[in-house]
Order: sequence, then C-alpha cells, then structure tokens
Amino acid sequence: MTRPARRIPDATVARLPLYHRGLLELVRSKRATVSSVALAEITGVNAAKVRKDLSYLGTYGTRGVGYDVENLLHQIGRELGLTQSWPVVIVGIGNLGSALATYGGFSARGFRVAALLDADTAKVGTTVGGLTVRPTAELAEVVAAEAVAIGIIATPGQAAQDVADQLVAAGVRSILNFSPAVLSVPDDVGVRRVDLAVELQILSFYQQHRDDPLLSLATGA
Amino acid sequence: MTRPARRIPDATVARLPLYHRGLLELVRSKRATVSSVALAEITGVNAAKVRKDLSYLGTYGTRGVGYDVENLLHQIGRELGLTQSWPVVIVGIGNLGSALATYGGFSARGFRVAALLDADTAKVGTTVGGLTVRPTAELAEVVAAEAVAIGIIATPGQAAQDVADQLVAAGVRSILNFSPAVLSVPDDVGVRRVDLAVELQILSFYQQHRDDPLLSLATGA
DNA sequence: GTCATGTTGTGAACAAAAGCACAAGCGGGG
DNA sequence: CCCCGCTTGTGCTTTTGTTCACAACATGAC
Repeated sequence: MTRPARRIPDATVARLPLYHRGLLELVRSKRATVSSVALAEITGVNAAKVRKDLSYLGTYGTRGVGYDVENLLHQIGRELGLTQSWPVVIVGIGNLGSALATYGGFSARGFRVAALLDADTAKVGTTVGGLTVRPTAELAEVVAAEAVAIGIIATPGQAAQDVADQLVAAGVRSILNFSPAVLSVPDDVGVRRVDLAVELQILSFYQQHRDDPLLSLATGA
Repeated sequence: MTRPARRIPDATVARLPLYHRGLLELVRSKRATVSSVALAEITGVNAAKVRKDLSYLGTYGTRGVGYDVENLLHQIGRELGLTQSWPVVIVGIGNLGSALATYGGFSARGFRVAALLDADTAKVGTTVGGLTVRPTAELAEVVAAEAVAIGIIATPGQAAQDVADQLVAAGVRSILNFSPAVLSVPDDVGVRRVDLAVELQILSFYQQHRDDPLLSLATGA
C-alpha cells in the first residue's frame, strides 16, 4: 500500500492504458514475467520510456528478470482506478452511440454501461445492446441511482453543451465527448474529446508532407 | 504560394484541425475576421499558442485587426491537404464501422467514403450509408480504382494486423486504427490509433486522483 | 564462490512544447 | 498628421517530455 509520493506526468498517464492492455494479453498467454524491452515492443513505446513510466508507480521490477506480469497489471490497474468497474452513461444513441453501447471491450477494461439516454422519443424504449433507451430527462435520476461518474456524449454538436451541463449538474465529473463541439465545464470536471475527422486530418497532413523535406511522422503506432 | 520553409511542430499539427473546425463555424456565422483571443476561446486553446501555431503557416494576420476568416480557413485547409477530398476505405463493418460509414461529418471536413469492406460473407452485399459492403478480397482493386490513400480499420483486434498488411500492400500510406491492436507497418506508413477504452481509462485516472494532493487535470477541453 | 549475462532504475543531457511579455504595426478619430 | 487602442508575431524563459548510458542488482552456470 505504499503510495508513490511522486506526481505522475500527464504523458505517462496517457501511456498507462497502453501498458495495461499489453499486460492483459500477456496474462492471457500465460507469460509470468516481461522485460521492459518486450513490453516496449508490444506497445510500440521506447523501452527506456517504459521503464521510466513504470518507475513513477513504484519499484515493481526485478533487475535481471523483468516485471511480474500479474502484479504489474494489478498495480497499473490500481493507479488507473480500475479496481472497481466504473458505471458510465451514454447520451445520444445514434450510430456512434449504438456502436459504443454494443462495444464488447469495455467490461474487460474496467467499465460498465449503466444506461443509454436519448432525447428522441422515437428511440426511447428501443433496446440496444441489451439495454433499453431512456429519455434524457431521466439523466439525473440514473446518475444518482447508479453512482455514475463518467458520461459519454455521442450527440450532434448542437446538443453537446446542453447535455454536458446536465451531466455536470447531475454530479458527473468526467466526460468523454465524441461530438465536435468544444465543451465548457467547471474546472473540476475532466473532459476528453475524440473527433474522428480530426484524426483523419492529422493523417492527411503527414500524408501530404510525406515526401517533403524533413518529414517526421508522429506515428501513434 | 510562398511555402513556409519552417517545419511545423507535431503539437501544432494536432491543433490545426481544431482551428479548421472553429473557422468553419465562423464562416457559417458570417464572421469576416477573428482575433487570436476569440479563436482561442472557441477552440479551448491558449491565445499565445494560437498565434504561434498560425505563425508557422505564414503571416496571415493583420495587427490591430486579426485574421481574415476565409483566408485563414483556406490556408489551414491547404496545409492539411484538404484542397481535395480524400477517398477513404473502411474495413470492418460492425457497429463501429457502420457508425463511421454513416457519419455525416466527413464530407464537410475533406473526406469521402469510397468503399466499405468486410470479411464476413453475411455482411457482404448489404447496404450501409448508401454503399454496398464488398468482400475484403476486393481491397486492392478498390484502392487502385479510387486512388485511396487512407484506410480505416474497424475490425476486431485479431484481424487488424492482417488488414493493415493488405492495405499497405495495396498502396495505402495512412491508417486510422480503431482496433486495440498495435500495428506494425513500414516506416513510410502513418498510423494513428483511437482506442475508446484508453480514453475512458485516462479519464478514470484523473477522476480518481481528483481529490489527491497536486492534481493537474489534462483537460482536452 | 565467482563470473557472465540480463535487466532494472535513474541521473544527466537533450529536445520539444508552453507561456510570458512586449516591440512592431495597423487603423480609426480628431 | 498624430495619437491611441488593439492585435499580431516572436524572443526568451520555464516547464515538460524523451533518450542515453550506466551503476546496481538478480540469477544461473560452473
């Protein structure tokens, strides 16, 4: 239970989920230990960076041997707060919302879809991924009942700020925003935005400049 | 046509699409000019950073006035390679692939879905978003016929590397990977990965550490 | 016990990004 | 024609992140 006093750099935090996933696969394939080099290969990260990242969590490796897969997975999971399965709500059950609702990967990675909400009365009552779509008006109720801490916004851009306000009012403190809108929320609410077109545009930039002098491709590998 | 000799930093490249989108909205609302402070507010980026980013593209602002919205949009679009509409193929027409195929935002942002492919014979022949799903075997053919430069992988993790290999063999040089797999591709192929669970896990970390001493939330705003 | 091999953890050098602060320049009012 | 208010563009400083290189330590062979 020795909690590391050091603050973990943002860049490291962003990579911990990568290691977490890599380790999940190693557990599945019954590997007992893993070296920083091997984990680096699996995750596409430089080995020195792997070691430095892991060292922020504590001293879990053994020189000459590597890291115990099970233990490291547990430690990273604990640091990421995945000892519990977080309930999440998805607001906006269009194509993307439905895709998220039926995405199988969440449960293995520490999340549970607690409810689906949509403003469209035509969608309310339909079943998606085993859950019945409920009206957005019930948001506060659901959040309270299930102790939801994370909200996913998959609505069109115009509705996004409104939904965000409702989520915040209901007590949600982390929001994953798939709409292209930039949300304004109180300081103590965390927001991450995923914009599909943005990703394509970044690819497009490097594609176009590939043959320019001085290329330097930011491969997210 | 004066091409800026300076290399554009990766961090700046990642923000250009943000500015691009903000400017699109400004054009729609008939704004003629915009200051760095205003654009900063819209995009959730620091104003000094906006100015520095834009200065890498060239000198398009006017002191005391701001930036001409139309012109700046055009310049950023050109830099991102959006003067043409890039044809993309989507491989893996499950829930996510379907969501992407029907996502309306692409065309306005410089992309066109040229074809949908899936290995599952049950899906082949069905229509999604106005396009007929074709067998993966036709990948090379489609890529050649439509001069596709960007591939989107929305398959399960096990199939991802295989699909990536086929895309690369067919001549695709940019890949957007939604599967959790880490792809290995030649150096001259650009890959970006979007993993939904990863985003949630990052949120989870900050959520859990919110009340810790020394919080510092990386708000992607 | 000693040595060879493998691997971690980290100090230090280097590189990239962020942010401040202000000179330079534009434009409108009088 | 001059002044004042506004806004850009950028030099400089600080912060953050990456990478190298190696001492410290574990293990197994002999």
